[in-house]
Amino acid sequence: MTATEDYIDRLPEPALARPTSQAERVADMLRTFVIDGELTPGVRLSEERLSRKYEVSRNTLREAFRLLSRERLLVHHMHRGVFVNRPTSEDVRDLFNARRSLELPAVRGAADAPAELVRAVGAAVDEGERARAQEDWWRMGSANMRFHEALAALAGSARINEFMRQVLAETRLVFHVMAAPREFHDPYLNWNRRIHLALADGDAATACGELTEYLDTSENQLVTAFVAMEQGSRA
Amino acid sequence: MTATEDYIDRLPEPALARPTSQAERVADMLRTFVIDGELTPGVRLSEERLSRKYEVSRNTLREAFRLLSRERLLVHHMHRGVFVNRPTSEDVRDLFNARRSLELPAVRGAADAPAELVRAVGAAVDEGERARAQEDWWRMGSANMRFHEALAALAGSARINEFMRQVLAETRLVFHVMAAPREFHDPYLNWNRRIHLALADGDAATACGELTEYLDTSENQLVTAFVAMEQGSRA
DNA sequence: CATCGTTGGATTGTTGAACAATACTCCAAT
DNA sequence: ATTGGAGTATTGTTCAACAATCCAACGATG
Repeated sequence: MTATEDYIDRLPEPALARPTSQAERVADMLRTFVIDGELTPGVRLSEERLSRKYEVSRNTLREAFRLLSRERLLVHHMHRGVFVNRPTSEDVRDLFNARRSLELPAVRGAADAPAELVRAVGAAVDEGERARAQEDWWRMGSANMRFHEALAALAGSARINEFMRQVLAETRLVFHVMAAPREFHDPYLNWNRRIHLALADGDAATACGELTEYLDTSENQLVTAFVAMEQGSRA
Repeated sequence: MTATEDYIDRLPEPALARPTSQAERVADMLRTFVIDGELTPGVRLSEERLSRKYEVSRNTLREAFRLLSRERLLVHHMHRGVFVNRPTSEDVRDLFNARRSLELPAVRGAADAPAELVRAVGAAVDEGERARAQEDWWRMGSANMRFHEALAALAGSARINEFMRQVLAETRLVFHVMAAPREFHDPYLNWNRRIHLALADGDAATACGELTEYLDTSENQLVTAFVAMEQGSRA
């Protein structure tokens, strides 16, 4: 009962050291493959070959497939196998609608968000600018994702955060479908900076307006590119 | 190439007739069990006994477990088994924060939502009142869930809809933890009616204000009941 | 020529048994 | 009261087998 006994409360939470199952490890690996584009949309994932390659049983692999299907990174077609999800223009529209619902209110209510969360937004912008300086376009895209993740995080809900991560991961797939060039991300970085400045100033209204424009522009650009592509592949 | 050829486009989508795997069927069944409270929070789901009872192999059952774990209805503890999720007061707070993020903006932007979606909100209120007239408290709770689902649906995103369903399902668990009496749902029905009336009037601001109060009140009521219970069980 | 059976091969869906790895219980020892 | 150590029950994972289904190719039919 001495005062030295509650040292335990100050120790880090066990969440980090949590033991992971084989299925989760495989799922984590496949997830990065999909997000990084090593597995491109539309590809079929053979149970037999993957289980042999990564030395897990088919059953374990299938558990991993189930996890990733719920995240919409893979899609399961009965008796045909699992495929890397290939979003359509309809999906793009829905993804942006979801992002509007998540990001705009979070920004609008940023006034009562902890300053730490606002700083995270700025950090993502900084990281993006560093990546641009080094002409690392992939990292720039990642930083952009983190920027929007940080915006949604202003809402202060762990569940919203996770959902947002999922939505952004799916958005990555969209870019993989159409091999987005550098020009696709570049102009948005300055936009991000402006949004963060407005936020740091406490001017949520301006930030919200900028973000609205951002999302509209980005969606338009993507959707038009998409329908053009879809019509092309229909021939 | 005659005009009669595109009759196929007017046929219903194949989504309904989609063949389902055993694992999905088991997952669906377990999901209803959890939501209906036949499986109460905290109970462990034995792989061996369940697989024997429902005549599926352990492997298939585990696939179902993975699906439901991703939905937060079950939680997976390594080498200990899967349990029906038992939300904490912290979870309750987070769930309500998530609902605020989802419902409030949807209501605020209800002006440009299709009238059909607004009607769905009213239908849920009607259903709730019918249930109250028949003193069917369980159906009343379901109608309340559908009401809020309909609110979130005003945002017009399929992904938001699914996420909202998930959040509400988890909220059901909250009620199961504390065997909510009829009095818990009853006063909210009138509140729902007022919100819908304001919506139908096109007065989004009023609806939004009412909903804010609703959520604050409901969260407070639940959280205080929860912390009392948590402290009680700590003894 | 287009459409429709049929057939064979490949892949997934599911099972059951087996074994390893781990957590839990109980009891003894300090 | 805490620690240490069997023993047991349950999960984690693998493997091999078979059933169910899709798919592509072929040929038959009109």
